[in-house]
Amino acid sequence: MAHYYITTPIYYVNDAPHVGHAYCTVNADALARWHRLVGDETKFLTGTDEHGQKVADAAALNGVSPQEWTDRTSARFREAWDALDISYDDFIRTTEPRHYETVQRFLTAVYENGHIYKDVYHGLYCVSCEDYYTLESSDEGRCPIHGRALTEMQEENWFFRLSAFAEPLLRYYEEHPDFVTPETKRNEALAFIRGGLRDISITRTSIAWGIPVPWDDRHVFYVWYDALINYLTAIGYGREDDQTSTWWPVSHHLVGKEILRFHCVWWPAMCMAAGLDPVHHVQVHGWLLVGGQKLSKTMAAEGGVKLSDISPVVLTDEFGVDPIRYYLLRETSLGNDGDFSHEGITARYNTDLANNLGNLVARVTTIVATKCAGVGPAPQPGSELASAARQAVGAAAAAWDRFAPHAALEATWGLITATNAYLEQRAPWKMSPGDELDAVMGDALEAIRLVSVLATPAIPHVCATIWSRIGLEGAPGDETFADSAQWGRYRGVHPIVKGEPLFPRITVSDD
RNA sequence: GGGGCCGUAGCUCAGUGGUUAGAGCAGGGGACUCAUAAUCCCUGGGUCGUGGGUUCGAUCCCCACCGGCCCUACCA
Repeated sequence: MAHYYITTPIYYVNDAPHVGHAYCTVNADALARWHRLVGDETKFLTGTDEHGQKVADAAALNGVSPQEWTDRTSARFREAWDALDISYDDFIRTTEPRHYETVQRFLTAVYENGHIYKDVYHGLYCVSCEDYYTLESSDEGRCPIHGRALTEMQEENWFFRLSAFAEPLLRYYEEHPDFVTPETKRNEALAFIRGGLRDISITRTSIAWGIPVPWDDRHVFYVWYDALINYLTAIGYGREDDQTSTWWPVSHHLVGKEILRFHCVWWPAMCMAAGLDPVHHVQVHGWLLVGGQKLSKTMAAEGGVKLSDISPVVLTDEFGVDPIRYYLLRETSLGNDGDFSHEGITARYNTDLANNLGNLVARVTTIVATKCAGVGPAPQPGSELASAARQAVGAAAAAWDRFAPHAALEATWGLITATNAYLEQRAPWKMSPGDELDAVMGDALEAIRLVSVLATPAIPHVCATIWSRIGLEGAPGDETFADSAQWGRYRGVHPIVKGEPLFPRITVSDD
């Protein structure tokens, strides 16, 4: 049996969950659901990143311990994911004991392999940011954010010898052409590596809220170095090694483009340094832009959309879980930036969900309920719809496999369109009850069944509802895809239920 | 300063190894009435950002420029 391990980044607890987080998480969820559907043993990991000075500061500001603070803020992400029906198998928090253990094991291995050394970090420090800048990233020696002069500081740190891994990384990229997708992002990573790699400081003495360095307890690891390792924590690295070898390295990380460096350069180098194969695939996605702008606190401060207005919970309350999932998956191709807007959601909702899918189910169930004695008839083996169905099934499956949910849904909707056209052409509403009518309606029901199967990774609730409305037992994912995707499997067992509209149209008032 | 991405029909975006550039939505016309004023059919000459270059020929290759954006070492 194939194993499929997919991860999202772990989200920084100081951020409030917003559509950007939801975008990544919903995509990972749909992909995980797809792989469960085809019968892969699947593990889907998400979680929260909880260390660092900013978290400690926020906790202090709120008068609680860092642990209490992260307990609270981490929970907001779980609530958001519950609202979006995210089927994660594991939710990792970097403050968990298992993570401390794996991080210490992993970095001890890197240390013992001679890739970590002690040096003095010289840097330009901004007191307001409490952070270092390089001369290049500064604004002529001034903080790019605060504009105040940076002060020369130095701190004794442990360094990771990233510079030693440029060649191995280039070789790895060469030998694994699909390591990073899409290709433009792969090129970016390669350009960065070719531009030369500097060693990176991976510990701090000035911060307490972090994972202690096992061989030097005055230091804690800097957040990013412990954060990346979460992917291994969840599969038992250093604790249950048989689990690790089951899920690694044939794994997939889904990450936003802004953290490409960490995942496509540092992380594979860190794995190599620990004597571990790097992950096999990093899928980079773009951003959802609102009014052409990145989602950020600054955007909110500038009077645009409030982040709280586009929190996952607010959106699912307004539009429903499946419509939001559908929109996030369908509107943008993974890898490119996309637009996010209420108008966009409404348009997708009304056209794709209400007019095409919802209306198809409504017209078919009505006819079957009134003219076919209530129970759905069987499809015809040689139906002309069967070829459209086979095409949709093939295209959708291929798209899901290549991390293209938008294309998978596009292909699926092709079958919906073909079915609507088929009904127009046959006009079953003009037919008297009998074999001819039954044949047409059986075909339409079969197409709807297939659509339910193909779309279930994206919109599981609605697909299950449709499944029962067309008189089937169980749910679309009960059978393995290889069987359920075959034309001709529909057999009505229960009477067809007309039911309320699946997606009542949204009317927009223009005020 | 350095590195990179993007700029294709009103809108959102595909696309190619260089020859006749596509889809959805919106718009226009028609058909139908089972259905959620839904559906189906027909309808797309847009300098493929600008200016050069390479070439028999470039939207796709090279250079420059303009515009939008990202990274530059803790924002999906």
